Amino acid sequence: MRKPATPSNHNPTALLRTHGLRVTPQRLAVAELVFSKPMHVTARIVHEQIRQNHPAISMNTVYLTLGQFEACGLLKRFEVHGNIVFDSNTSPHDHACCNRCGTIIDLDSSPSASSKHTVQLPTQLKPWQIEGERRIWMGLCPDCSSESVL
Amino acid sequence: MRKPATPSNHNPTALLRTHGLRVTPQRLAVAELVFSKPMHVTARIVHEQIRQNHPAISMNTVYLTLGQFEACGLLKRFEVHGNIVFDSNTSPHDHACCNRCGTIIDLDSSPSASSKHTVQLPTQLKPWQIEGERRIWMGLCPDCSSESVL
DNA sequence: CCACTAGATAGGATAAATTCCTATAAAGGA
DNA sequence: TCCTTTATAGGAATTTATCCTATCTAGTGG
Repeated sequence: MRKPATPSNHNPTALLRTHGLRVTPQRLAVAELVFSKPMHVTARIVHEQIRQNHPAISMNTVYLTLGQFEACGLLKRFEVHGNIVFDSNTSPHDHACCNRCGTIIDLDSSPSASSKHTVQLPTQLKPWQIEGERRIWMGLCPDCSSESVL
Repeated sequence: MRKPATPSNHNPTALLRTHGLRVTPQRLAVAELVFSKPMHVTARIVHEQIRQNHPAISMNTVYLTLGQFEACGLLKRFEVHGNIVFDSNTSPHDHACCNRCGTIIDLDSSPSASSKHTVQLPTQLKPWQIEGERRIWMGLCPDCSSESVL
């Protein structure tokens, strides 16, 4: 059992190099955080987390780094409740967000992701040059839903 | 041919009264603007428009008014490119937004709005209390698409 | 192993959007 | 017309994100 030669998400250094990004301590820290598992983070959350080990890291660096990861296709950006959220799951999928606690979950078997990931383009958009599509469900998660009954 | 007795969008005063809102010049002006036809507006756009006839109207009033209209179900809110957009078409439909010029169009015959407006709820969301769903397509509109080729 | 250069970082300034606060003004009912 | 409740304007405060710039450093070539 050897490690595969292809760079994987488990090797942040290789991941950065593969995408032509210089390997800096700050970028490594962000990469280790966001690529450790599928997650949804805002710039603020990343900053708070990274600061525990890199007290001097600036919000500017966090914004730039997340933006670069997005440009490389390593992250996808969407908006919910006025916040920009970065998703380390870059495969096509929809989201649901709890209006009360803010929890965001991935919808893996969403209708729009079914049929071999081929989302049908609405007729009206034929003359458009579509780059992407975002769908988000909003409401109360099971926990908050039961609490609101009490 | 008499006017129907039911309050309609063509009678802003009645519309406000029906929804328990006091009729003020500011609210009337906003209502006349946003309910004159289906449109997508931000608070800033509404403020700029209304100020032509109500030079003293404040952003605060615009935000409050739009928020109240939304709470009454007269407007629907969604987000695109970091902006909050209010839509006077409150029936279920998707949107497309041009990444270059910012144009937003309604998708009337979208897949998610088809089949009698009954959008299929993903299995994962059965234990949720879903209040709504938003879908937006992003890319270049026909005009900007052709310009980018030149 | 060192020096050089393009690119990265920190920190502050700036900008834009939204909410909060409060005194004043006005709508609508008595 | 008076009175109570609610709306409004204006400014302060907050939040989020971008811009700017001097300093620093990763990676490269010597």
